[in-house]
Amino acid sequence: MALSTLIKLQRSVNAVHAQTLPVLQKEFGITESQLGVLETILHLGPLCQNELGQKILRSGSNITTVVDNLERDGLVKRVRDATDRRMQIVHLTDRGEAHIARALPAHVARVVRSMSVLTRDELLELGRICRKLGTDAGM
Amino acid sequence: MALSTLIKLQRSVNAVHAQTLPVLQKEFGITESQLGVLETILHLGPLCQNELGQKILRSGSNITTVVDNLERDGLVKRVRDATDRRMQIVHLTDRGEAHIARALPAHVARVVRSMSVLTRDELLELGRICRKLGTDAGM
DNA sequence: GCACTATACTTCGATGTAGAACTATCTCAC
DNA sequence: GTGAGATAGTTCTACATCGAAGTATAGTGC
Repeated sequence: MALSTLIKLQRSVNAVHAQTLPVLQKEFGITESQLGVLETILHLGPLCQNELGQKILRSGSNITTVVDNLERDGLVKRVRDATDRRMQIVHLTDRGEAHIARALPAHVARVVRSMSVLTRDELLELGRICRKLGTDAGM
Repeated sequence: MALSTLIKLQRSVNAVHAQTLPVLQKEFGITESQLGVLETILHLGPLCQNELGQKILRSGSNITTVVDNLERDGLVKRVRDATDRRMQIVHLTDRGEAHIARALPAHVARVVRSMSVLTRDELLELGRICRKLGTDAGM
């Protein structure tokens, strides 16, 4: 039964993604990971890549790739930290900040709409169970 | 609130995957998608790639890639359908069948263990809500 | 039978993703 | 200060993933 529940879990995430990510790509030209990076910097300020990886739960090499693409598109800028020269601090450019400020509300609205098939109680219960599973998942 | 619930949903799936997929890769040398293909054929018999894509919810081009890798590793075999020569019927090889027959129970056991932090009632409720979301997700 | 359309698959280009090996830098113990 | 070990990032290789464009085959209407 655990297995079929996991499959339902995956399909529900896929279903919401299918309703939200293609639009994000088409209207704003950014992927889910890029959104994660931009959003994190918007809310927390410039961060080094290592911290970004911890926030959005991705490997270091992946952050390098995603930031490469964002930098190429002129949405972020790497700045070598003066006091610890190992670190690359990732800043939003003006264009990046304007872009995420427009994309984020539209994206959130789509997520909310997509999940509006659930009642408020179901949302709360779903969040509670998933938090438990996400925190403690086996062993 | 929908957004934070979605994040918890994603993190819970990630947590279970982190407990199960690296082991699948290390012990049996197969990825999640490869498992999906092998398992589907094991249970339903040989299928064409189009049907496989519908079963595991992947694009046609992705199925081509995954089956390419499985064929290279000698776990499946493509057979051109005699009556409709557009189709490639994907069969398990003897080695592929033996491999999935060993890998699957080990994987399922890990999923069950990983999700055992939830009670039976929580599993049922999680499955119910996710099914609703996965079926009806927005618009 | 032929053109048109639909379907199955492959190819191509782009992105995400991870782990391993590597480089550069920092820190700590001495 | 110097050397050992830790840490941040990049590079490399491999796989997953999609959409768009292209090829081959099938089916349909006339």
